[in-house]
Amino acid sequence: YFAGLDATAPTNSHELAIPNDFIGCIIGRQGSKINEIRQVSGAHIKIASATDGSAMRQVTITGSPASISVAQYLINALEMAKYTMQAASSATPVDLNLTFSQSAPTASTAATSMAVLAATTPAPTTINVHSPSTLSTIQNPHYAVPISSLLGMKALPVLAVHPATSSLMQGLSPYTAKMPTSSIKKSERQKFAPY
DNA sequence: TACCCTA
Repeated sequence: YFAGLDATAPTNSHELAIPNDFIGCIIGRQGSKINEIRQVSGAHIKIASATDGSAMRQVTITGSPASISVAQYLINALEMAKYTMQAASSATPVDLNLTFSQSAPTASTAATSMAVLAATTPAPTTINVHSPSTLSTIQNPHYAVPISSLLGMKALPVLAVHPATSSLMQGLSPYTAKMPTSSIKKSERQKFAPY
């Protein structure tokens, strides 16, 4: 008997709208990125066809809460990476300089996106990390795929923010141990030091 | 800049 397996691994679904400009980088070439997200998260991800009159693509994520959380995070991270790239390339420093005239624009932009990501990540209360099924899911071999290659950037400080993904990092510990910890620059560490 | 997957 696998009593309680279905009860502790409910199938939820979450829908979100992604702008057409961002959906490309989320899907990737021949769907490489979205397929990797599907494999890593273990969630069913449905991306609707382009809707006329709307600049959005409807994305439906289905699976266990943990799977949805991982998929959601990866999509958000890719979207944020795209957003920060656009923000960095756009040479229009606007009202932010009024409040932070002394700080560098790039630093404030990065810190803001971190805060945005932390705010947009789903509520931690929906995920019961201590349930046995969730733990076995996290220790699934699928999670051995290095996520950093997916994101194409060093997102380790952001990963630490998300509770679900921080427990995910336990499963990734053999990989994170091999990762150069010194890649976190001192300037970034100063950025997040509250004192 | 765009990447167009799976169902």
